[in-house]
Amino acid sequence: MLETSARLLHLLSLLQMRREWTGPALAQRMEVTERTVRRDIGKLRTLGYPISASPGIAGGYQLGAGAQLPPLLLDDDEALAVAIGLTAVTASPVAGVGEASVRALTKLEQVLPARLRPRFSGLRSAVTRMAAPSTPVDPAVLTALSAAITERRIVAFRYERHDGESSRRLVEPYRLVDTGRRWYLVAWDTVREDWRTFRVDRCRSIPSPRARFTARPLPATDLARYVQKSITRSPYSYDAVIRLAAGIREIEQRIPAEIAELTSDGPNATILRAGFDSLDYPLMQLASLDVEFEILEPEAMRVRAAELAGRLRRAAGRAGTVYAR
Amino acid sequence: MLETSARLLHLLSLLQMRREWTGPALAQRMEVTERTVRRDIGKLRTLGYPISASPGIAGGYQLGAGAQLPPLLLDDDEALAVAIGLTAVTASPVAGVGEASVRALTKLEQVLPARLRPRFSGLRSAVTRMAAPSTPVDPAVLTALSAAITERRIVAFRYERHDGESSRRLVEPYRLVDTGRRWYLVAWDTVREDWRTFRVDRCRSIPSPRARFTARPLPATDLARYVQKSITRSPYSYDAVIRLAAGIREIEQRIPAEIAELTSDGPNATILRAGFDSLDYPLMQLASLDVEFEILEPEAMRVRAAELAGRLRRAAGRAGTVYAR
DNA sequence: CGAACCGAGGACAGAACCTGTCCTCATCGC
DNA sequence: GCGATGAGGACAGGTTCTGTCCTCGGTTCG
Repeated sequence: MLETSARLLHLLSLLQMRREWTGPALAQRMEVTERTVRRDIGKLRTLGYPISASPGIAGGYQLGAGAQLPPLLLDDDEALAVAIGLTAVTASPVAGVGEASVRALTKLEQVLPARLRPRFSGLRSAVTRMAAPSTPVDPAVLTALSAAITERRIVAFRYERHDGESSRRLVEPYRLVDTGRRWYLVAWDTVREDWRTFRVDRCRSIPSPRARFTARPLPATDLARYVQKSITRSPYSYDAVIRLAAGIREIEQRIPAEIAELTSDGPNATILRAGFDSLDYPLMQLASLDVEFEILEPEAMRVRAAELAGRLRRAAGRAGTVYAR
Repeated sequence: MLETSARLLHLLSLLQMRREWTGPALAQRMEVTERTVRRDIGKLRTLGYPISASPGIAGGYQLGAGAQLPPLLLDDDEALAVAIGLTAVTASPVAGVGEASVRALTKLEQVLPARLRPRFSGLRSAVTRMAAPSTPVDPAVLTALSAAITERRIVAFRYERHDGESSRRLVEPYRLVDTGRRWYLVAWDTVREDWRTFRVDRCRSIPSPRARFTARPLPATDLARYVQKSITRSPYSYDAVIRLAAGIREIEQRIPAEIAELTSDGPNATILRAGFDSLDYPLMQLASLDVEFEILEPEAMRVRAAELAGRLRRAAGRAGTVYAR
């Protein structure tokens, strides 16, 4: 029964919109008998969605957290918010949800109504540019690759090698791997006839889908490790060591443990070790702490700090002269 | 038929997972006849979901973008990614999707399976601390308020006034308004018996729901404007004017138009006007541009720039001595 | 061009299901 | 205890669904 299925979906959407609904209210809203509402609630329950109910004058039905996520029914604005949120997460990935965020974003992009696209692409650029300091990965490239992977389609894109050479690639994409905060594509290069690992941020064009291909056995079972091995360098561009002039207790409260390794260096000093892809972003975070610090490594960061210091001092103009003396 | 509804949902989920499915494959997967699959596809189509199909050896069904978003069926990791994404968006709101992101997050939190909660709260703190520089709004406070609004429940929380005085509040919450990058709650204060506008970032505890209340007529139809009026000051803490030593063309490419107003000041200079809640974040963004700039207003920003310059110079140590002379 | 594959959809019969109506019972708050 | 709410059994009539035919119209590849 089509009517029934649609009503179940509608019911689910109503229960997601407002926390609590009373049986008669639902019946009126959906133009059926209260008995039918009770039956529909029962159906949803047997489908695994936990709907609790309380009798009495202040009673009603409410959807709770179950074993698995019910289908999310979002309106236009909420869909847009989700899309923007996912874009932000893929642009500067959070440990542990990188690949899933790309999958979800691909899923959503595939079904996003056309009328929302202009708003989405407008906001997307704002988000990615804001998130840019740490990892300049274009989510559009990621979703294009992700779509090609599930469709098993060869993709074509321009790729810039480490030495700056740029060339056109035709590859069979197999997996996206998120190591640290950088994205890699494991693919079979159809021209060179071998497995290659590509850095997604070095793709210089949005990959365009081509002909279908039939799957090959993967070069390794644990692709995450395979990628790690195929990368010789540290996953980060810079490995920094910083000495902060404050106790470890204070620092711990202000720097998430996920980002940096902290070790105590006496009561009033803390050593911070962390990998970064950018010099500016960590420097600005450190400067904002209002704690004196000293860059022990790398040299490039010291140079950059001095550069930024100079620019800020000049930007401060008159007020800066106090310090410039 | 319960079976049928469940199958339709399952079918939708399969179509969201992989771009293309062939009829026989779906039939086998769902253990029904191909004829039934065709009928189910037809049902989904009459429900408004556009499913395109192509005949021939390389054919199959695929779900496209329709007039409205189909129910999103996410797996655990994807749900987590969406939750984290929304948290990031609410913590540092993007113009235009602020309120919707809170609604979506509330919706999701209500049904998020218990086994995902520990992972979620773990990642949440990392995200909010990273996003902190611009707006220290706790998404947990927002979702608590949002839930209370839809449930029509009085909430209790500690609130710190502008002058630093902190007191316990019991209010009927009505609407969350996102002006610029700050959140306000429009509510009826049950003790003072009047409408009040609260800054969400000044809530010093997570609002806890209390008794139900019956809705009052709102103090204004356009609540966004009402909030704007009830705030005397600019929505931002600082209104900055910056002179950048580069042409407007170059600057436009690097600073999103949504964030700042740009005006040309000759071929090699651009005036930037924008509101900020933090001094550090915009300063470091500007410094990272590798364009010389000059702070025209406000004075506080000049002072802060000089402070940061001093700290960075000292952090640079030896390398910094070149500039310190 | 023909073969193989895929989607579209009409017809039919039997079974299964759904809905509304009517009823009784349990629970909660006043 | 009363009113409002949820739970659920029983029943009848009508609708719908499914599987099994079948034909037709495309596409792709050899």
